[in-house]
Amino acid sequence: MRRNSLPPGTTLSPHCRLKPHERLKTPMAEPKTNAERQPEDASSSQLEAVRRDKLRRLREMGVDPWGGRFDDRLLIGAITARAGEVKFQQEDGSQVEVPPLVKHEGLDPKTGRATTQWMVEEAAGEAPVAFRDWVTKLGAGEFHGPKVRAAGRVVLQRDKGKLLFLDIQDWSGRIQLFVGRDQVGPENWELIRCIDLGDIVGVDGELRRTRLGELSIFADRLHILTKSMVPPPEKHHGLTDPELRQRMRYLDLTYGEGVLERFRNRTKIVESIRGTLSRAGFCEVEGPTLHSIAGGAAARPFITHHNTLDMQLFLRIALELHLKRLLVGGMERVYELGRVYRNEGISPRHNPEFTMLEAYQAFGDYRTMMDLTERLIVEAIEATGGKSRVTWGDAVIDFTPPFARRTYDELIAEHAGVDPRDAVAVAAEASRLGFVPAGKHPDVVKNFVFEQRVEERLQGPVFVIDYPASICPLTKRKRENPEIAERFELYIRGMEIANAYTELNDPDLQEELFKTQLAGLPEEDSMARMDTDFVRALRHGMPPAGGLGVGIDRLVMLLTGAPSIRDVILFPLLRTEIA
RNA sequence: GCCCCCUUAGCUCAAUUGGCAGAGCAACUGACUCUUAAUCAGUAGGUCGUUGGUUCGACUCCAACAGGGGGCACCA
Repeated sequence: MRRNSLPPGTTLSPHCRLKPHERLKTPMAEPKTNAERQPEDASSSQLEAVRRDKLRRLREMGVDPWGGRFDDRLLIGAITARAGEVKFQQEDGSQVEVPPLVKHEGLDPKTGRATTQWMVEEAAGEAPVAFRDWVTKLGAGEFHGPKVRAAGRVVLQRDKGKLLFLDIQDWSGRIQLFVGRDQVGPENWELIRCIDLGDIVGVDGELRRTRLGELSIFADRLHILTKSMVPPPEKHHGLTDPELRQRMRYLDLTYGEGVLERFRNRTKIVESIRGTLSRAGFCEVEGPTLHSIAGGAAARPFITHHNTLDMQLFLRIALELHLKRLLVGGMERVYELGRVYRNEGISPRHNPEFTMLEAYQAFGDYRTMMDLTERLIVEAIEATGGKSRVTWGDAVIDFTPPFARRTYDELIAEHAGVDPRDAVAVAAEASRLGFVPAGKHPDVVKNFVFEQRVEERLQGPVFVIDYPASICPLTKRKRENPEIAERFELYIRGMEIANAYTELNDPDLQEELFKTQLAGLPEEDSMARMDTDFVRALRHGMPPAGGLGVGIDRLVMLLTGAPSIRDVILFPLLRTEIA
């Protein structure tokens, strides 16, 4: 930090972060219109002033409101797991175990708010008893349990005067703190009076139950570890505005129900994929993200520039061509899991940057990759603790392997009601759907029909196999039928999740296909831009191989029940916020 | 790029036909040592996204702009 680089004895006021000449460059303009005025309205500055006042009081007490290292705390999840150690100690010294408790949740008919009550099930078949009544029957005594230390953010607070209940939350769970004025002592109580919702606190205390049964840390001492200067969102609803949820993801993670869990599941899925590939003998690499030719997919790239080389560059749209160069180089099983960038539309299924897995296996083919795909998905589901039947929206997706395998033509016949071998009938159907088939390759026309009529009906998971060769320029053809490419796409809920080929390794054919693509289509629509360096690599001999691409974000959507890709990307692209 | 919808207190949401801008949570003051979406009494908090227009009068009607959401197109 900058503070550490200052000479001893020098202090840096937070109001003087800019050097003097920088401050002169940005004189404060007098606000003229509402648009220019800072939206520091009375209400929010008033709320912050209250917290700044508490900050000042803490400093006057000699307490650092920004805390520091806090060793030896237990995760709250680990603490709640020790609930069984909490016992009721009667006056004669005998200990009573706490029987199994059941949480009764209801709605207050007056306020419509949730109510909770802990009930004791003493014996099977008998009506449960309120915990409070169960305790009363035990007579005089107290609960006792282990001494624990925890830390977390204050998410709920109930002030009873000389008694304060705080719910604190860390990333493993939530627990109630019981804080009594007489129990913590007057000095600590003064400090506790400066705690607000949203602050991060540490606690030392004893794990016990309250008379209503709630497992709680009975605080001996509270520590302020970080003061929060801004009030948190509404305690029950959290943030609902999708814009705020994305711009202030930290609040969404803290207060949004299931949000943190969803992103941790994303991490687990990615870890699982790496594990599956590693166990299958794959080697992870990092290819370049700055490409001089944006190849490997049909997409418009982001354009950038390198100053010293004075060179136009593109952010990569795919991982493919460099991974294949590595196949040539002898990396027999190789993969990359990383970001690609496509300068295209934004939708609930599209973000301009997204995470892609591409894996290549020498001496395999597209069927090899089909098996691998199934394993990747099944193991990812296991990693998140899920079952093979996953709920997504109002539907259930059954991931029990093997996934269905259907040919492209079969599906066209089934869903579009057209004979896929009859080019005239296919063209007629395409016209009916608003496509002008004239001058287009018959397979392009057929693919339009597929996209319009078939894709959205593929609830899946289903492997669509055997695509028309002419729409797959990087794919090897079937030996017995050169019209068909050895390719599959995995569809789930109408979304393309994975795409795999038996990779084309004939350099002459590859070069020819690059040229035909370039001749027939505008540059930005071209599947493959001529990449002579890649063709040169192929000339040295790329082993026959299977290649697989998986859209990780979409897979995570399906496995975590997210309706939008922006729910599984921590910081999706947004327009810059106006000041 | 095109079409539709949304934007009201820090947060979540109301506001009748164009006629004084409302509630809950959060905050503040007070009461309460076993509460749990605590409760009770009181207080404060608003340029109704922005800029124009229509009107005696606009949160409300119209236009433009900004941000967001959905759909189409593009794509995965």
